[in-house]
Formats: sequence, structure tokens, C-alpha cells
Amino acid sequence: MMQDENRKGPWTEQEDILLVNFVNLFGDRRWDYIAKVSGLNRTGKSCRLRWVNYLHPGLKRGKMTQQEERLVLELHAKWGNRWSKIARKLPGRTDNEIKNYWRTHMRKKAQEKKRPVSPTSSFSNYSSSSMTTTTQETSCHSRKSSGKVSFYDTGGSSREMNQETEDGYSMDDIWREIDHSEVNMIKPVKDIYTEQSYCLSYPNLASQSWDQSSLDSIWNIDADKSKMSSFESDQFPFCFQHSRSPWSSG
DNA sequence: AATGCGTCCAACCGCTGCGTT
DNA sequence: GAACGCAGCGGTTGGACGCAT
Repeated sequence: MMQDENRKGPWTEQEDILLVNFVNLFGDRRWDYIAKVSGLNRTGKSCRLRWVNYLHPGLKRGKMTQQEERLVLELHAKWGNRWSKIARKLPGRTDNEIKNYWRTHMRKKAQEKKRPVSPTSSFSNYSSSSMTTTTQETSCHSRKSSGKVSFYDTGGSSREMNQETEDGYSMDDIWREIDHSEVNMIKPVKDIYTEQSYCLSYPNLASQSWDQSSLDSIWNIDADKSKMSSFESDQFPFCFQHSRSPWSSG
């Protein structure tokens, strides 16, 4: 039977710490398992999302650079709302982030369009050809079975149009890439909490991308158990900070 | 100083795809 | 090959924050 309802809503610091540690122990694949054993009382889905969008050490925070913006536009013109795919080309950015970014900017754009003339709009200048089409298409593409139409759905590509394919790698690989090669570029951690951007720092985690040997044991349930037993929730191997979180006030 | 509005962002929901049995 | 479960993806929502009035 269901024990108690799964928790929803904003994550607490405790939960974050717990999740990070369990991901550290068991890897970032077995979300249901992690959700269960961690006692987080969250769904695996929720755990995954939290990790991918917020806790992952490779995440880059703060404003998009112009280069990134341009890339997003370019790729969106090419692939449509394939956010995860686009995100793969922007190390350290999540699909959610890009989606949000796009949404905000498309809304702006849409509003500008309502007005008679829109003289400025820096980014519309930039890929004018692709952008004009995509923005216009917004109203004529439906999405999925729901048939709902999203105002920013360019319909540029749906799942069918996957022939583009698939650079063959997953978010995991991306993160690995980030860890290994983009480190110089990203530099996420430090005292940036004081600035608008913020990051988490997991020294252990970041350096410990899941290599094969550790994976071997990670997938071993017995090993899991021993990990479990050696893990005490109040002796975390590392610490991190939050900012701008509901529970970080004070 | 108070209020309204717009923007940003975290998180949830529903659906799809894929692997396993 | 069908059924099932899980992970991942895209869409949507709601709250916090910042700026303008």
C-alpha cells in the first residue's frame, strides 16, 4: 500500500543534501530506487528533475551569454522545441532553462508582434529568416495527442522528425563532457552566491564522474546495501550552499 | 510606500520511448 | 509480440522577485 503521499513542492536543503548523497552513491539512473531508499518521500521523477535541473555539479548558472542565446535561436530554428537536444549543445544548460528562456523571449516577441511595428528586438535581427517563420508558425502547429497548441510551439520538429539524429549521446555523456572538457569554461563554483547567479559545489561529486569501475559496483545491489549501511545522513561527505531558496532565508 | 505588472525559475503533469520480462 | 515499468521529454503552472508607476 502506499505509505504516505509523496512530497511535492520546493525542495528543502535537507532533501537536496540527501539526494546528492544518494546519487553519489548509486548513480543518476535509478531514480525510483533512489527515491525509495533515500526516504525522501519523493517520486523518482521528482528526484531526477531536481538533480538534472538544479543539483548537478556541471550546471552553469546565471544569464545566458550572447553566444548561447544565438545558439539557442539557431538550434531552435533548426530543431524546433527539442529542448533537450538543444540543451546538449549548450554545456551546463538544462532543457528546462532553455525552455524557460525561449518562452520568455517568445512572449516578448509575440507582444512585439502585436504592436504595429517593432523596430528593435535585438534577436529578431539575428536569424531573421528562421525566426520569422518559426514565430509565425506558432499558431498552426498542434502538439502531441492532446492537440493543444502552445503559443511558443514552433512545431519545428516533433518526435517523428528524429532523423536528424541523435548525436548518439545522452545527458549523461553531456555531463561527462562538461566535467572533463568544459571545466575551464564553466567554472561554476565559488563565491558566486553573492551574485545573481548561484551554484552548488560538490567537490567529490564533480570529480567523480561515473567511470566504469564505480558503475560496476553501483549496479550491484549488495554493494548498494553496504553503501547504505556506511552512509549516515548526518555525516555528509561534503557540503554545499543554496541561495535564493525558500529555506535559505536567514 | 504601496500597488501592479512583467520576468524568471523551479517544479509538476502527461505523454512517449525504450528496455525488460 | 504483448504487457509492464521506468526514464526522459516537452508543456504548463505558480510563486518569488524586480521594476515601473
